[in-house]
Amino acid sequence: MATGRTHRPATRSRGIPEATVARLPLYLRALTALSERSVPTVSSEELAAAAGVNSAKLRKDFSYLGSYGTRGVGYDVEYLVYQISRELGLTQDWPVVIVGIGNLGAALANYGGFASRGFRVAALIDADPAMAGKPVAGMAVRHTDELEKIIDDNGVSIGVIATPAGAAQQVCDRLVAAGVTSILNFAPTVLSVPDGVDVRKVDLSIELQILAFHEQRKAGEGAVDGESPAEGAVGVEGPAAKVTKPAAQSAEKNRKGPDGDVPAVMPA
Amino acid sequence: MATGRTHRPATRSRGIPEATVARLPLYLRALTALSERSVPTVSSEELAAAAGVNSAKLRKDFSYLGSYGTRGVGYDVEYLVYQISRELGLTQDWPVVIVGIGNLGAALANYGGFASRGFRVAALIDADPAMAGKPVAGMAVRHTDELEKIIDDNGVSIGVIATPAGAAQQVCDRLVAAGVTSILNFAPTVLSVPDGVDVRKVDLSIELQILAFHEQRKAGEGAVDGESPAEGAVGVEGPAAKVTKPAAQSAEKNRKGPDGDVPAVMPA
DNA sequence: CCTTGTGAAGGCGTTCACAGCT
DNA sequence: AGCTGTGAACGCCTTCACAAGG
Repeated sequence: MATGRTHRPATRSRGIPEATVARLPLYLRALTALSERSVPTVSSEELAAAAGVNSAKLRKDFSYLGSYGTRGVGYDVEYLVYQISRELGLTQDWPVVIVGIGNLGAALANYGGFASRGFRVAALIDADPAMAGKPVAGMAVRHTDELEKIIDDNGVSIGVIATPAGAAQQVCDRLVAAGVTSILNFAPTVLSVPDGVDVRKVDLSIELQILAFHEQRKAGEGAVDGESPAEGAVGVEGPAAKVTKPAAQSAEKNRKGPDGDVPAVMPA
Repeated sequence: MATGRTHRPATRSRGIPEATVARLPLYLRALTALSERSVPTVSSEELAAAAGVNSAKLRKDFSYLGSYGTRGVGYDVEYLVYQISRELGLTQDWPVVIVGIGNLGAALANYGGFASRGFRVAALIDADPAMAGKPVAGMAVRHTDELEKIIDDNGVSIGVIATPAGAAQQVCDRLVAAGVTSILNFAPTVLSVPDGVDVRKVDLSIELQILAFHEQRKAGEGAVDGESPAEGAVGVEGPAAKVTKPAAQSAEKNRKGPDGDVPAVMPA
């Protein structure tokens, strides 16, 4: 339909699993910290603890990259830093543009973590003429009119969208038309892009909502009505964990609206 | 060990799968948009398109919540908005504190998506005495010394950490000690927390690194050496897709460092 | 007809546990 | 003896495809 969603049926690629790719930056960060402390080698156990994953997973992840460890010893920190950097494509320089220089865009522009890892902010772009020329993070903001030229001149292939939701799709289209093939989207919108363009989304309020879900469960602890007094503890990093807690409506699973209207008050 | 990681062996909870919980906010947003346009009902197909997922997944997700649709018709928008809101715990008010009012913290404080969904920013907290009292997002910044009191007075159970990496664990410990049980962490650090505390992480630079990985693959298109000319296109939303592209070192999988040293230059 | 709700199948990712090197 | 690398088992999530119900 309207959206340009793809599907790519797995492609059996001789490649690295997506879940592994998503963890490589984590390992890299932990390794960089070790490197700065001049630690020469680490075991999978130590590195896993530093990265916040379990060691079996880490070893499996590394096994997709090749055999970079030494049995009985561990991994050479510097060597691994390089291998992971190379795998992620961080040994080359990636010019990026940030579009939408509001609070968030400015925060991103100032964020050290970008520049430190092969990413170079080629330009800050905003639609507000009043912003044009103003310095943000030591850089003059450029106007949206120049977007295509900036991308072309700098060979930008990665764009960051930090505009309001309403402008995001339009900006996205222009970025794509100008040659950008990877987009990091901070606007709360579903972007549609043609095949070949990669979109990742960071949504601040979604994360909070997920927390609220779990928080809600913690609150109703053994209150509602018994099932088992069991657990109720969480304690996780990434995808967060499950919680016990009988859902207030679990006993009778199926039931349409008790009265069909749209409630206006909170549940007791 | 040092870290407070847990494991919770699945708990067979009569609950909603984590993957589903993570998508509920997406559905909610799409539904809210429909609601504002006074659309009375949607089919799973339409709603799925608006949320950027496929319809089978959406129906399966909703089936965990109960039978809220009407066969042959679809879902009642208003009713579904309420049900999902309730499930996520958004029908109640969640006071949150934001700690670390730098660029990012200020951006978060100004972010409309928070306030609009049951989240209320109870306080902005910063360690810099010079910041104390300064207005950000129409609110006077409070000093870290007051952290415990603020949390206690407002019954805050959700905290947002937007401090530099070095301060994050310390802030986290204080938040937890003061009674916070859910933390959204923007600092690039692995936080360790006791059981029962939920941590979610948002890492700006990790997302970019994942994009760079895929971007790198696109660049080396059919260059290296043939396998199948096949695809090479991506085009995804969340977890990003796979790409074909024969890895430059795939033929001979295992091989230690070609010469053992730590390379200082980029690969040709 | 229509669209939901859901068993069943399949795929992916994680974890286990041990074989294989150093 | 120690730690990596990995086949195999397991569990979660997604997808399919159709029965159930409007």
